[in-house]
Amino acid sequence: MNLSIAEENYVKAIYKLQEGDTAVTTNGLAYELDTKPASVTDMAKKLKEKQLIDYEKYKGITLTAEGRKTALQIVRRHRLWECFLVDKLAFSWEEVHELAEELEHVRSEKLTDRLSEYLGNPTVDPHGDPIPDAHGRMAKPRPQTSLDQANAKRLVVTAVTDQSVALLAFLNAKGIRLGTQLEIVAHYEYDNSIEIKMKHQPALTISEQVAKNIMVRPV
Amino acid sequence: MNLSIAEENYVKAIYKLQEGDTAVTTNGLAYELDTKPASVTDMAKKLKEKQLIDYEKYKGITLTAEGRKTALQIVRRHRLWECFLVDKLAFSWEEVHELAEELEHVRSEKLTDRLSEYLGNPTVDPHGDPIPDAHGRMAKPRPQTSLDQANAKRLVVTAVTDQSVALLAFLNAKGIRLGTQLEIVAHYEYDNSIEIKMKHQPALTISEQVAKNIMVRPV
DNA sequence: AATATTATTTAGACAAATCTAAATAATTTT
DNA sequence: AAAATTATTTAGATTTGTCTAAATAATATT
Ligand SMILES: [Mn+2]
Ligand SMILES: [Mn+2]
Ligand SMILES: [Mn+2]
Ligand SMILES: [Mn+2]
Repeated sequence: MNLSIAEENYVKAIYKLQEGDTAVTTNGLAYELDTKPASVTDMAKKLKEKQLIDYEKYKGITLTAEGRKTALQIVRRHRLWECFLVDKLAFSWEEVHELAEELEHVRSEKLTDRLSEYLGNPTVDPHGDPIPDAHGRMAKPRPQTSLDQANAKRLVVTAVTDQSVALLAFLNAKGIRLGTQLEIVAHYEYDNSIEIKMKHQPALTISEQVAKNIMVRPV
Repeated sequence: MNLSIAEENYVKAIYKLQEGDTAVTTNGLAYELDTKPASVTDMAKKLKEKQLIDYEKYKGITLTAEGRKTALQIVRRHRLWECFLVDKLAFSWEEVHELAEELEHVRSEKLTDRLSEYLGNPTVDPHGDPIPDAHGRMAKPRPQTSLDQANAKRLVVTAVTDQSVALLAFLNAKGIRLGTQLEIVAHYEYDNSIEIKMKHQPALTISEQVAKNIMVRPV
């Protein structure tokens, strides 16, 4: 199936928004893609025609098996390019999403597979998100919780859920990255802020909002 | 200036066809871009509006200084990606043009410059074409002639002018690549074919058409 | 149940990039 | 210089992806 860049972006966004079997809404998709609901309705008709989504008027959107497969290929390319930019070209994790958003549309299985191999077949991207393999399979992520819900004291950072430049740059400033080990020193009930301590660093208090977006597991 | 992919492809094609001050013709450009003359006329009006080309009805097309600068940036990206694909991902020289045709449209100076640095700031691409630097300057190529015009006997291959998959695959099969050293053993007047000899190889006769497209200089 | 609000779709428009067919200009041949 | 040929442009359509404004459906509130 030959998809336009716009179609690919829609398929990927639907994949991102579709948790389990919940149908994706017109408005939700419009917001995610920074476009208008009317445009989403138009595109939904096209993607249904191409059998990438199930769609009935007023009933929301879900990917077909074919659509899911397509989405996983795009996600694979996106995350591999992010790895390339960070690992090989020394970009910082907050800079790579935008570039990968374009690079992901170069459709060549050979290129994708060679790139993966060149990078050592990585299984997670620079934000801790899993990378589908050539068959669309992802390693099921090891159990992780958001930092605000963690009960163990000694933790390691495994992913970041909000990947806005603002949060990623904040974490850079505080020296928090994937693999960073930390201990929870205190919970403050007043605003649910959390005091953490990293090795060789003074303790640090982070807001609930930040804590919610840092994924961790016990070390 | 924000250009579409189509506009970038036009600017690059105009740059390629414009030798010195000769204006590029509507038909020539249509042929190069595998499109119709009517489409070229339409685009010429747009590119003139954007001040990337000089264009008057029936008078042909030439790049402005701004257009030339833009073209050189695209060419730079194209050739750097070709280097990446060959040097890092082990693609063969006949496979990379098509992929670079897409990768060249990811517009990021930072990406381009980092890529260049990562590759060791190469000055020629896998086909022997010079790579513009960040300022659009190209090393003036060392003097070279096509193999059918060479008079010295001991030669080294410096570039290939016809970059069709057919010719590049043929040269692969015969073991001829950039840097290959060879001697001219004989010229056959009948069909202007040339017998050449590479070290540790049996002699080999190549057609005039092939010889015309191999650039060499004395070793 | 009626009303208000929100979500979604439809109708109609527009810009970009392309095309075909017809018109016109430039060039070459006779 | 007239006729024939070739090159280029124009006119009018089409496809893709988007938009705004209006209509309709679904949901929430009173
Ligand atoms: Mn994208
Ligand atoms: Mn990512
Ligand atoms: Mn291109
Ligand atoms: Mn090249």
